[in-house]
Amino acid sequence: MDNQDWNKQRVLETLRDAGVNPTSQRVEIGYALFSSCAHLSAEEIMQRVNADYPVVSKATVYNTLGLFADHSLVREVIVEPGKVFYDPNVSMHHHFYHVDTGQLQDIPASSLQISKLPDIPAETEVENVEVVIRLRQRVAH
Amino acid sequence: MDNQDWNKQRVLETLRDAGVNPTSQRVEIGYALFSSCAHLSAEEIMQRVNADYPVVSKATVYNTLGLFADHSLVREVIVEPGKVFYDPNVSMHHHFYHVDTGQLQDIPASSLQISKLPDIPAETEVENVEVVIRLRQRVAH
DNA sequence: CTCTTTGCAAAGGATTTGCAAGCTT
DNA sequence: AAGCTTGCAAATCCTTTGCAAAGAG
Repeated sequence: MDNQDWNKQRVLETLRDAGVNPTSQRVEIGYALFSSCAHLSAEEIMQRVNADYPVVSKATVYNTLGLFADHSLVREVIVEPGKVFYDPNVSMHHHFYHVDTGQLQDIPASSLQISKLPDIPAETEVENVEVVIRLRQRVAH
Repeated sequence: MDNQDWNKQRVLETLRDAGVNPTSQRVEIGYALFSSCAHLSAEEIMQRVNADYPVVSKATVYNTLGLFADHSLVREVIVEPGKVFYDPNVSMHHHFYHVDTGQLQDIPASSLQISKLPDIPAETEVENVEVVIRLRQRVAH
């Protein structure tokens, strides 16, 4: 799902399978997102899509990313106030956050195990479990 | 540290111990924060402090909360873009986040155990480990 | 023709910042 | 006087929204 070659045809099919009408803008945004293995902000995605010439507006980028998130095509990761990262990897995994550089880094699900979960409050269900390990540059001691 | 009776004298000493110059505004903000066992936003803290008459400005609330965070007097919890909660409980614990209501709820450290942590990237050290379990209202199935 | 999608620009909310005035010593 | 602290208002950043025009079936 990740390292395979993404092309726009495949993005189109992915969107359709997820029940998202595959308009050209959505395919472009999906392609920028899926073919990168990075954690991008909305701004960065827009820059990539519009690198050569204007393809999508800011409003469409935000609307589309929200739509993708609703359909579980991306995962929104929030580590700083006012900054959302979009992670094309929606399978179970966690993140390192480098506070000095602002970079996010994946932690494979297998490298972190939660052995005990609390009881879930009545009438609710788990939407997801987010683990973020905040890292800072180590200074000489 | 939590349920004991907080009074302004004790806040003052706490600030001084943490190396924060205990001005009257900072004591008021600290008192509002520590004597509540809730997860408050900057806005809510300002409302509490200024409930009777104006005591602090918005700028000072933000500056002070940032200062407290730098000195580990509060923990910033980020669950939604553009919304920071300030948690007076700085000891190890985790959170439920009720997506429908926007409420944060503590998970005691003892109710959630992480049995395996990933290797930490070179030259870095862990600042903290945040676990947020996102909950939504359960619908009849 | 009707419904969906897009884009622009304006609005919005949370937080930060510049700078002059106020305290403290 | 020197340095830290405060408050106001303006600025900034990211995101959302209103609405009219464009596109699809």
